[in-house]
Amino acid sequence: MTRSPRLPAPTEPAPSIEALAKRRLPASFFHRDVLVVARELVGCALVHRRRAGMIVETEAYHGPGDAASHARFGPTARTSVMFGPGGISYVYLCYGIHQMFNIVTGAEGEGQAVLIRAIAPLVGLPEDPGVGRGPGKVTTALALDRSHDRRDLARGALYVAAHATPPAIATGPRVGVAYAGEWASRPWRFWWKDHPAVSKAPGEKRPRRARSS
DNA sequence: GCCTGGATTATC
DNA sequence: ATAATCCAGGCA
Repeated sequence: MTRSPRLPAPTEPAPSIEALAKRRLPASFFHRDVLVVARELVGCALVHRRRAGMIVETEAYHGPGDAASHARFGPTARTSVMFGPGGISYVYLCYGIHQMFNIVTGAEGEGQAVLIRAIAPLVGLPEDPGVGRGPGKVTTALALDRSHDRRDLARGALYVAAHATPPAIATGPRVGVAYAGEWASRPWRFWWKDHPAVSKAPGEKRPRRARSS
């Protein structure tokens, strides 16, 4: 018999914070190439204290050679954390307004990080699928800011937990990095296909009904 | 030191 | 389409 199409998070039972804590990912999860980690993070839970969201969209930023990455200038006061070992948070202020949450990946010295671009509400958040749609909204929803920079995700109240496996993952170019030349076109953005909490890239057309002629 | 421009979002 | 808002990083 036909199984009804699998729907994303809202139909799955919301886990408790206690259940998520038992599924915390170890540092070794992040000690791999950023493209692997960025893809596998989709479906995982991002947990901060008593709040959690399911990661539905990520972007991979490679080392110093990636013209779109903050690592492109080498280690600086702000970005030196990117050149440490994976599994540490990197939070920075963008446009003077928005806090962006990233996770360093790879081995020490590589300069890689994954930007968390969208989460769907799991625990302690409004049911509104738009609450974590967009990187600035992710930090607002989870009450994260620059004070959470350089945290070890293997310990403490901020961490990633295994949660769901997406039925399909879509990929495409990263958002907002047009200045990076050909690096901008690399398909290093990963998202849970058709999930309502995924952000809309600028220029991406919203679904539109046929216009009457 | 000064100047430029963002890994964005809300609103006009 | 464009303002909001601040600071990192380049260059003098």
